[in-house]
Amino acid sequence: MVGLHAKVEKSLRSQGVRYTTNRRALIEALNNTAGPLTVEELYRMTEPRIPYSSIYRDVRVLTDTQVLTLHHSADRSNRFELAEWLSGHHHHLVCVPCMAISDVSLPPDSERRLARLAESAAAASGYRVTGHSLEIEGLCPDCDS
Amino acid sequence: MVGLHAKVEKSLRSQGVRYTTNRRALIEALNNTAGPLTVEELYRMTEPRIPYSSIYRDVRVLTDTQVLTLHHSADRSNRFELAEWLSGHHHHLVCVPCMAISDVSLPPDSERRLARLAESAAAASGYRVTGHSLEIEGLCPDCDS
DNA sequence: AACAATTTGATAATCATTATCATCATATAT
DNA sequence: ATATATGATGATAATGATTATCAAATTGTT
Repeated sequence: MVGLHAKVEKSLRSQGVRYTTNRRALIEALNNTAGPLTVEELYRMTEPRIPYSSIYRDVRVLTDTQVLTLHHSADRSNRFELAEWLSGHHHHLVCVPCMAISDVSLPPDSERRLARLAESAAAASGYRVTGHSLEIEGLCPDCDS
Repeated sequence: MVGLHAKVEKSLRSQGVRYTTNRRALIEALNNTAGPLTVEELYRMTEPRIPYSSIYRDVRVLTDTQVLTLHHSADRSNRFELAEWLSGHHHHLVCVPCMAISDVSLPPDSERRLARLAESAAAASGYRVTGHSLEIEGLCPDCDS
């Protein structure tokens, strides 16, 4: 069982990209959070502060190298998260009032059913399905009370 | 069975908003397309041309009044579509290479199963679920060949 | 240590989107 | 119908997020 940073480093090196302190800090911040983060949140969460220009460049590099994936949320903000091969397959729970997003995993049988369901829904259109992602909207306990 | 424009007009009027020629043209363009559209696509699809400043203002007004909903796609572009109460509940089929997005509906029993699945996935987190949306990724017949 | 390649941070440039405002169109009241 | 009020339009300017630039610093390699 290899650690996260080792996996990331190996992947980046194989692509001729260095795993620097800044990038490690960004990955660390994402790994400590149960949901995708905005550039601004990454800025606030890293210590010492990484300038915005560097964060923007790094999340782009990390996205281009498949270490991160970009996620667009309903408040028009871009958020980044660890790619599926690093964090495991999961879905999102979105709180509509407060816009918080948290990861949620389905039990294996539900996940299988969902995958089959996606397959058959796409069948008529002639698509070849490569993935799926479920977004569940609602109110978090805080907003619901 | 009341027409789309009549429904939209009634809703807008009740909110003190006028259903003008420009807005009607935007709704018409969206209704003639099986998927969400960008501002640029709306610009190209309407005749005579509506200036960007007006399109931006109108899609905002229409979104604020619940006639449209905003959708963020993986190419970082914002797309608009008719709200669910006008177009019916549906999901999205996204072609990863060419970024085309088309609507897809599930058969009623699949839809029920999906809704139940979303419910139970959220249960542990204490969320109150109000909706869900499935995005199916893949390759459209064109990109697959 | 010397060299090559990549990264960094400061800054400027770009792009999509939003705000402003004078003019125009539509609705309502007289 | 005409007057008046309200909302909409389109041209343009302003904003804000993101990306590009580039000299200096860092890291990896010989």
